[in-house]
Amino acid sequence: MSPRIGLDQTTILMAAADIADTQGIDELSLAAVAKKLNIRTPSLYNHIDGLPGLRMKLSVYGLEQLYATAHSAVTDMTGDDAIRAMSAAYLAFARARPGVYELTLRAPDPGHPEVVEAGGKLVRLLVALFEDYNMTEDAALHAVRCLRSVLHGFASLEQKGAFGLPLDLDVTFRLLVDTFIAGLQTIRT
Amino acid sequence: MSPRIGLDQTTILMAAADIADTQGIDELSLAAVAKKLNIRTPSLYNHIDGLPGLRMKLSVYGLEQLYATAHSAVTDMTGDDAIRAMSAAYLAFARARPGVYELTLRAPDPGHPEVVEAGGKLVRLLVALFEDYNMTEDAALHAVRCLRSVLHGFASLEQKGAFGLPLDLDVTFRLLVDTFIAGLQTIRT
DNA sequence: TTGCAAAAACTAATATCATTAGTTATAGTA
DNA sequence: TACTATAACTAATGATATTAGTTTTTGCAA
Repeated sequence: MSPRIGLDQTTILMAAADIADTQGIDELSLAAVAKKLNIRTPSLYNHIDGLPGLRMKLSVYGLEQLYATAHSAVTDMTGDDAIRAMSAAYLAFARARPGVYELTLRAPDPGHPEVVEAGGKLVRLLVALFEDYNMTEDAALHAVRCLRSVLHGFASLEQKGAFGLPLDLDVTFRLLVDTFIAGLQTIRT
Repeated sequence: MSPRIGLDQTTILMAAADIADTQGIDELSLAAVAKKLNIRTPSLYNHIDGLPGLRMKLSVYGLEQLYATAHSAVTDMTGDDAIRAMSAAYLAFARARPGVYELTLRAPDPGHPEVVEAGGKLVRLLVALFEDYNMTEDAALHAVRCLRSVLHGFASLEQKGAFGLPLDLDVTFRLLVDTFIAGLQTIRT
């Protein structure tokens, strides 16, 4: 009496996300997921396309989650406030779901339609942030790249434990965002 | 007639670095290194402490190389010029040695003495950049964290192919560094 | 010069993982 | 009620890291 236990892709993704968040991205294996779900490894193949497929789905899941939290954070906000709210939401997500966040940027094939679509939504949300700043279209796109660099750089270094000194990380992050906002007028043409 | 071929740790590290740079960090395995050197996998254990040991040594190697190129880039420079030179050297290294650069921040144990020492040298070089700006000591340390975030964020996203739009990356990077420099006065106290 | 000890490179063996092929039993449908 | 699709399984294969134990060479000491 083993077939039809009720396994589905969402269950698998949630288990995998939990492993990635708590044990680290390198510990995410099909064997670990199967063990957590009390099933045998090959059973996973009925719902996902191997380990690369699982990682791809997790990337999409993470991008959608990040979009959702960022979107609700910036609604009804404009200008510097919106940038600050976006930044706070971004970092909060990266901190709450370190494994999922990292997977977000490590899709096996970044060109996969689902990943491109999910990432595109997030980028469009970011582009909208700069509509209040009277920039040319290209300048806004450069600004988006800059903001993404700032946010990802901090989140990534913090996550890797690369900030060793005993100095308040939240203070650094606030200064980082303020510095970006203050310097933003540099990007115009 | 097999013992004493003349293998040593440096030879192994160079082969591993080349694999990481050309094939990607996920393709770096002891099997791949052994194949490239025409030896058997277990022979590597006479010179390195398994795959984690190899990755740790590569982290240190990368940090030292990055320090060397950054150091020579900023000598005799001060202020904004020094920050710009440092930024250019950092990105150039990340681009030239993508695998080694990535390993730099992914040491199996970031607390290992050798990694801490090599990373510390680099951080001290960065701290020196802000001596020209009349900041408090803490402010300078925050500034270093901000600059690292900016540089790593851009280098990392570029490397992962996360900047999809057809917009000149060098222009974005110049704007990013200029924005940081322009906003720097925000960090004072 | 000769002999010995350290160690380099090896073969063999084990364990873990991803993946595929093929089997069985269940759930939904005709 | 019977049949088909398929979920979950067992078995098997191949890649990898790692350890144990063997052989041979190098370098040093008597």
